[in-house]
Amino acid sequence: MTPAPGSPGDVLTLISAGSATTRSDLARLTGLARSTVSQRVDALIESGLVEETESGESTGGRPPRQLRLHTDGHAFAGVDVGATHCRVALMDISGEVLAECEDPLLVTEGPETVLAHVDRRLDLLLAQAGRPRSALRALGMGVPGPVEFATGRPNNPPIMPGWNDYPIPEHFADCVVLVDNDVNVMALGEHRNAFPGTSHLLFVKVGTGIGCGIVAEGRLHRGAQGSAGDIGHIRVSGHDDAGCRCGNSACLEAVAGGAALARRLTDLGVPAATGADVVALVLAGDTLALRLVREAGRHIGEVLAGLVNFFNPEVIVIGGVLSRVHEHLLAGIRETIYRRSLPLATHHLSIVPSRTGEDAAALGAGLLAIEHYLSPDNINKIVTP
Amino acid sequence: MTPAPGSPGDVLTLISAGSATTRSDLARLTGLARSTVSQRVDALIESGLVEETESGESTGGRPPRQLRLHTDGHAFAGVDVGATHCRVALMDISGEVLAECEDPLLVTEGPETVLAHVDRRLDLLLAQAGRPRSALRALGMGVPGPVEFATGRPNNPPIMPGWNDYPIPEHFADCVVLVDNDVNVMALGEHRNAFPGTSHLLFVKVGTGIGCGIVAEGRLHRGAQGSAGDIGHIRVSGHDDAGCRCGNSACLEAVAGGAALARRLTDLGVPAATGADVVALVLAGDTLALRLVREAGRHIGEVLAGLVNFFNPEVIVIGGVLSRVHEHLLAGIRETIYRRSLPLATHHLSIVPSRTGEDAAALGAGLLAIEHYLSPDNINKIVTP
DNA sequence: ACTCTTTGTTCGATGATCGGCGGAAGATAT
DNA sequence: ATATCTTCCGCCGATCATCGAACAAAGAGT
Repeated sequence: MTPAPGSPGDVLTLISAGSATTRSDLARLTGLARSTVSQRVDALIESGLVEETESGESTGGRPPRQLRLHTDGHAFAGVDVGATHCRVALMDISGEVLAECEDPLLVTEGPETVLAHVDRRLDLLLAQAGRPRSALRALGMGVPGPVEFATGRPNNPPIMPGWNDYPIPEHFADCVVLVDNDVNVMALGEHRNAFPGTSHLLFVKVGTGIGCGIVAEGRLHRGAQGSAGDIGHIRVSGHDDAGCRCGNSACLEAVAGGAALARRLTDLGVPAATGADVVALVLAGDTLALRLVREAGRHIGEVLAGLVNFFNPEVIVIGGVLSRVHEHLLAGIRETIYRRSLPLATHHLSIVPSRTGEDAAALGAGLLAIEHYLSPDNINKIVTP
Repeated sequence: MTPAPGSPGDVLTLISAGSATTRSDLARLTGLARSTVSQRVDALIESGLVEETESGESTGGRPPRQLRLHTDGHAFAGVDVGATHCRVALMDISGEVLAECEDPLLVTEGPETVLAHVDRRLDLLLAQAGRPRSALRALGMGVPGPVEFATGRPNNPPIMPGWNDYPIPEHFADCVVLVDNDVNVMALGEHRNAFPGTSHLLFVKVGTGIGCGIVAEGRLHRGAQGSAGDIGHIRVSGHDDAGCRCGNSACLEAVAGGAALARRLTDLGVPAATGADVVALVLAGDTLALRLVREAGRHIGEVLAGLVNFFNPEVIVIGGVLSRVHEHLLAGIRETIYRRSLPLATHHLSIVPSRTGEDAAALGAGLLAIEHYLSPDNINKIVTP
């Protein structure tokens, strides 16, 4: 009936996405003959990528044998290198987290120090999960700055001294390494974890600075130089006095970033050094801090309103430290977006706080690695070697 | 050597893109055996999609037989429905224009009138080109408002009374019809005609209003509701007094659109009704009009600077009526973008006037139709029926 | 215990693809 | 002019993936 699509590797994609859990599902979805499906599934089981579990529910006939990704024998790592912390997650091929850790660590220590730390943590986590180092198939990493994705080299990152053009992948010898901007991997983690099915999503990180990860057609949009999503230096109106570290004035980050809010609070007599301090003040009931956060929301909303018109996403997710007080931040953001964006674009738009939280970056980095490993190209190399 | 990609229909894609002009090219590019390539090419010739031309240059051995799309027997139409004009282009399958016409026509006349006009012009052009109506394979159309692309129905278009939700494709019985926003098809036309090879491109139309077509990964980005690229109502700073027809104030369109410029010129004692009048004044050497255009460029640049940070395109193309005085418009745009965007994003960014001109919309609409017809899915249906 | 339904496997048939061989057609050397 | 080399292209038997029918397995319903 169907004109038989079903490219090789397609079968695995359907299993890993959870769209198909039995052989007959696969036959129906791919249009391939049942015998062909069985043969391919056998090859996948043979190569250790898929396993059979106990039989499922019968629907009146012989109960189907359930299929799922074989989660033993492989391991994948997601690394979240932040400005002041480093989180490493060990995941199995289905995306489940096997073990995880977080340590304070300054990215300014430089690549050798940081990557050596990652390496030690990897060994630790692998030991915890009871898997040998050789099980590690791929590693994804998010770093706080722009990256040339194809080569895994940071591209003039402002807050990562010593990392410029450093070939991060070479540090991990027998393992595929994918490096991306931290906001991108957060967007990926949030999308895959909380909003699969959504085609166009924006993830906005409101921390010390402000950045944005873009998911278009379900895939990350990185732009021509890999610098897409850098919305922290978009101009907001009415704040020409706010100077920014980039040399311009009225940048969103200089008006509504965590660092800017802390500075303004300090100026107004309420001492605060970081975005986290601002959050703490809000949670403690400080009305001045609360007002500033809500106002920051309006400024972020002003920029996002423009991007909603331009990009027309289905979902905007707000993450980062400031999202811990998301009720107040979101109020300002929503208010402005619904006022300044076109009705057609906002009609089905959801604006929500992060559902994945602290884990989004490490998770997303791991998923970057897993999805690369499971990509049709790569699978064709692995199965029947 | 290569792991043999080469899906069916891939061969035709390579020929139509001009990437391969001989059988050996195809063998090399697809990784298929020479004999297989020959067999597939034969099938394509059989079905009338490809033809052989005279032998090409020898490189020391037997000269290869050239292959190209067979341009007889098929026809495709690109229709550009503007606010006050209607242009129809008849193209062959290679994208070459066979015949073309433009007439003044008000879109406010409503769908029946406009589409009947299109129908008459199609017959005329087909006669000019000496092809029967049955040769028409697909038709693309750009209209001045938002469209639900999947169904070809305008979606609450502000300047197209009577068109809302009208099922345009049903008007053309035996022919695939694709309808999209006019700025989108202009972006497509400009990209395919002048900037193939570019992955990420923005096409900005500066006319009565201001809109933007987005090409990402070489394909049109339409967004969740098909309203992506509507940048005319993004806020610009310092113009809270400029009211916009959308109900808000300080919209880009209300500050820098052709209609707004004409109104301001009139207010300042220089009568002008439309963007075209403003252009005429500039060309006549009116310094006030010139200053306004340059200032409009700065405002457009302010918005584009934000979008450059967000989207990180390789090329920005400026089109629309106002681009006829692009030296002045571009000066303001470039000035602001290079001042307000991040160096990483602007380093390899080109900002150029439209190279395709008046024809971009009809051309892009036709290409939309042709590319749909040549898509692998569709080809598999056509060849060996 | 019997039949029905659904699932999964086995196996011969089919068709696409491969790769080698040889002929075609021109360039280059003799 | 003749011979040789290179490249291109069609032919043909071998190979491999896929298909579909038949059969076996496993449970539900009667």
